Parts: sequence; structure tokens; C-alpha cells
Amino acid sequence: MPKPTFFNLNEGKRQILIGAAKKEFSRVSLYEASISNILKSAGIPRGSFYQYFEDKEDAFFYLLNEHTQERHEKFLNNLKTYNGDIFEAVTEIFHHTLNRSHTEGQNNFIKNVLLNMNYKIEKAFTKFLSKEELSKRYDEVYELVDWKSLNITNENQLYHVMQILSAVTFHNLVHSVSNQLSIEDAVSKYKLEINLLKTGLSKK
Amino acid sequence: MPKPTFFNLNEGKRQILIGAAKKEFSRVSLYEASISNILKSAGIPRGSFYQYFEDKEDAFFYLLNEHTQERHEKFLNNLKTYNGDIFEAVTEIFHHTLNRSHTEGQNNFIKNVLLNMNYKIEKAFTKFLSKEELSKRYDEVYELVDWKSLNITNENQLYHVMQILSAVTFHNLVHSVSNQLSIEDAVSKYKLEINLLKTGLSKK
DNA sequence: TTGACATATGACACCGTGTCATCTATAGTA
DNA sequence: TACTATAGATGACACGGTGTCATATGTCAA
Repeated sequence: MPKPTFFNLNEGKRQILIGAAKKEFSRVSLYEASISNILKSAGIPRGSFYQYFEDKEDAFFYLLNEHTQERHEKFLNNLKTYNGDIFEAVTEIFHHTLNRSHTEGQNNFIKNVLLNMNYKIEKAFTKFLSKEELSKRYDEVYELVDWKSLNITNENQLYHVMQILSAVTFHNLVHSVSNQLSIEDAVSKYKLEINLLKTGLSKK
Repeated sequence: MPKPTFFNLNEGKRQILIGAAKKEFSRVSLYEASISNILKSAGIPRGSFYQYFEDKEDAFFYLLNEHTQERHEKFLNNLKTYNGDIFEAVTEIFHHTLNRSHTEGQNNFIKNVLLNMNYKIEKAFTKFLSKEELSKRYDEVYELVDWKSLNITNENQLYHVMQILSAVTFHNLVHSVSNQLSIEDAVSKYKLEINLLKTGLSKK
């Protein structure tokens, strides 16, 4: 978490900082990013950066968490829109995230996040799908899901369904971005795999 | 790829180098690893390292590829042993890989690989599951698989089945290691999800 | 005005990387 | 043996990035 000093900053300066960080993390991955570039870009002295953030990662995960939050809201909305159809909801998220990562400019951030998705980043990216978060927000998620259509008998199995969906979704996101698939190709591959997931890999 | 000089080295010195690199990559991730530590540990001067490798990544991926090769052989053997049952084969690999990453010592290498699995590393890790490799080695893989038991009608769909299995498998590997699950818990979670995959997430 | 506290600043020590000029070893040739 | 060409070994060095710290500046209340 950024230090209190960061949140005490006036809106303008905070936005400049956020912009500069986003710019650098859009250029390269977290590990290749340099604080020095953020400093130059934001026009602040070195010491100030450490007044606001612990380090590079601190700034990075602050940005990432904001994005994750947004995506989660969207997911909940999708569940409502699609009457609890978790597959439709997740496909929409896939499409939306790919779209953002295809938009050039500042949002290359998402592309770099996807290309360098390690467990720590994935954890932050899928924070709301963890066992703890899911049970904490039982009402929000579990209750929105259309259980009847799923091949499960209890709450625990829904957790595993989510795990599988998130694994396949993020695998496809990363695969699409790293192999530079067109959005159409990516979505068509993804839908094919989601369908396989729905009907099952084994013959009856 | 390491430079020719590396392969011209006598067995002894090459093993010392490999050992030193493995030691460093077992300590921390690729990005945190320092060449300086490898130098100290191998007792070679700085310039020599660059005589053998392009850079850190070069050494890392050399080690990783060796491991991937081994795992692939194992997978093919498993397919034979289990009469083409791809789920059994993959479960065995899961178990085996977790076992290796639980063994302390040099093989913390695998643990660090799993914890920092980004697309580049995943690509190297699952090299033999890419579309190109699969079609190149059609005989080896496709022919070993028991098609009858799978819910698919063509070769292309087998590719997607493999993609799904690899996504879920690696997600579980990373999840198990990062959440420090016991091998039993990890395997039981994995088997549960594999079963969901087999029967399908949707109700008939 | 003064003191107490929060914030800002940039010089600096430290560390890791990759390069390069130079040295050494080896092997082929006359 | 002496000469030469080629491969390999070496470590000093320039460069760039990080995080810290002593010092400067600003703010607010008494």
C-alpha cells in the first residue's frame, strides 16, 4: 500500500504521479520498469517517490488493484445482466479485458500485466476469486449465480468451477496477447474451450 | 541458447557452472537472481560467464528446457502406461512435479519457476503442448491418446483439450506451491477439478 | 515568534550489469 | 623448434539503477 503521504497529496499531483507510473508500467514489465523513468516523467525528485511508495512494486500493485476492482464490479454486473449465467459473464469479461489490452497508449499497462503474470500478480488480478473473498462476499457472488444450470451440488464445488474458469480465462488472455491473436480469433478460441468445459472433456 | 564455448567446456567445469546456476535460481526467481552470485559460487571470473551465456535468462532457460524435456518424456511414458488415458497421465505429472518442488535443496528451482511463471516461462515449460510441437510430433502424442473416451471429433479439438488441461494443471501447480498446500491437499483439489472437467461444468 | 511536526529534496554509497583490451593456451604448419 | 592463428580467459571499468539520509522547507497551533 502507498504511504499516507500519497493519499494526502492534492488530486492534481496524485494524478500526475499515477499517470507517470502507468506510463512506465505500460512501457515494460514490473521488473524492467525503472523508478528513475517515473521520476523524470512526473518531474519529482527521487526522495519524493519514496515518500509516497515503499518501492516500485507498491506503486504497481496500487494501479493493479484499482483495475481489479473495476473488473470485479463489471463481473457482478454481468452476472445480473446474464441472469446468473457464469459462462456468459466470464466471456464478456474476457472480451472486455482483451479489448482494453488492444487499445494502444496508457492501457498497454494491462498487456504488460498479462505478459508478466506471475503468481503474485495473478493473485492480485483475481483477488475476488479467492476462497476467502468469495465466502466473505457470499451474497454478492454466490447468490447471483444460476446454480440450476451447473453440474454441482454444493458451495465448495462452485469454488472449483470458478477456479477452472479463471485458470482457462487467464491462460487464454495471456496466450492471446503473447501470440498477438486478433480479438476475433482469441474470442473464438476462448468460446470453443468454454464450450468444451460446459459439456465436459470425456464422452458420456 | 548457451554459446558454443559452453558446450566445448569439459564435463567437470560445465557441471560446476550448471550447479552454480541451479543454486542461484533455487534461491530466488529469475529476476532476483544475480550473475554475481553464480560467479562467486562457481569460482569463475565475470568475463567467463559472458563467454558461455548471453545473459542470465540464457542460463535460466537452458536449465528449464532440460527439465521440460524430462517431463515430456515422462508424459509420453505415462500415456503408454495408462493406455492413452490423458487424465491419468496428466495427474501423474502433476503429482510428480509437486513432489519435485517439495524436495528441498537444489530442486527449489522448480518451486521458483512455478512461483514466477510468466508467459515466457510457461511457454518454455509447456513447449511440447504448443500447436506446432504437437503437430510436429503427431505420432508421439496424438496416436498415444485414447480418442474414444474423449468428447471430441477432430484433431483440433484435442489441441483445445490439451490447452485446458495445461491451464488447469499449471494453475493448480502454482496455487499449491504459493499457498503451501500439502501434497495430499493439492492432489485432492486437483483431482476434484479434473473430474469436473471430465463430466463438464454444465448440467445435462 | 517559536516549536513541533509533516513533507520535500538531491547528493551519495552501494551494487549489479555487460564490455573490452589484454593476456594465455592450444593446435596446425613450415 | 619457432611461428602464427584462433579460441578462450580475465578483471578493470563505465554505466545506470536503487534506497537512504542529512538537510531544507512548509504549516499550523500556541
